[in-house]
Amino acid sequence: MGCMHAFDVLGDPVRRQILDLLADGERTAGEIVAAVQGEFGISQPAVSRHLRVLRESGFAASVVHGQQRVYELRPTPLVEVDQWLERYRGFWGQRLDALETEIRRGRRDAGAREKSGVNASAVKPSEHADNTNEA
Amino acid sequence: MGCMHAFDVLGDPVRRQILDLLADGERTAGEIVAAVQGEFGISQPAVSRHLRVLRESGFAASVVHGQQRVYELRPTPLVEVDQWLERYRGFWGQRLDALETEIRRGRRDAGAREKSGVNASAVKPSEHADNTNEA
DNA sequence: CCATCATTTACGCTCGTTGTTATATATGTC
DNA sequence: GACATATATAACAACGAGCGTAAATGATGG
Repeated sequence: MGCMHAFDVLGDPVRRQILDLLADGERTAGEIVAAVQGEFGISQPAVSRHLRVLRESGFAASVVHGQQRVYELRPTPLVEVDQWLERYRGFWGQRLDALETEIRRGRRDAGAREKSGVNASAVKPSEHADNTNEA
Repeated sequence: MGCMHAFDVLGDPVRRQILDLLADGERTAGEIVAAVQGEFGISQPAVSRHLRVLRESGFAASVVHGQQRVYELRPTPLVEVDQWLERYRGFWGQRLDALETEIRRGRRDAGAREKSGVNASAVKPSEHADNTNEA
């Protein structure tokens, strides 16, 4: 059934939007459906299935209130993601000098080219565009 | 082609293992292939494509050294994940009291049931298994 | 009890990702 | 130049995620 890793769950933009909503507080399923439909234009059952994934993976929990279901965010999987990051957190202190400040102020275009010679993203259509630098 | 979100990239266990390797330092493509094959038993081209995904998404960069390619970890996307978490980080301080300590020591079974009545994962096959609590 | 609203499930479809096999591109060696 | 090593790409098959439509379940109100 639904044995998804936390990152698989977070891979879907609809689910990220739902989590974003829930970060502001509890939401009824109807509110979530409305918000997601406004952004992605998918059907209500599709949203419901995303809610189910979020429930089964522990990111959210629902509570029946009258004829509505109220969803709330649950911290556990997010904490696990944070723990996973821990291993790399020490790492980026090394080579993030001036670069970090630039990123921290909102420059989130996947960081393709900085000033360093090492090129991360390849695939220029014309050439074969290797990322071969730094001797 | 491959316009994947950072979380899509991290969703694959092979790619997570590669990142784990690179966190310890630079690795040649051959070393990565050997390690991944030992763990997952997939072919060399399959590993190479994962490396390509990691390159294109900015998680790794390669450098030609002789006839080998040396891969290194790049911090930018990991920093972005960290920034994404920032929005939720303030949140789990609220309801993570004693629960956090328990999680922090390695209890990572998706956090289905704690002591609270709110049930996260539903779908018990027999009943209809609602998560109905808290009046 | 029946109408109505809200949510979930079942099914069929499409599309992207992942894998394998075969081939291409470098680079180093003789 | 011929050949071996190292790595990347191409072509193709297959599995699974995600969607929509349609039907079912559950709750509230008359």
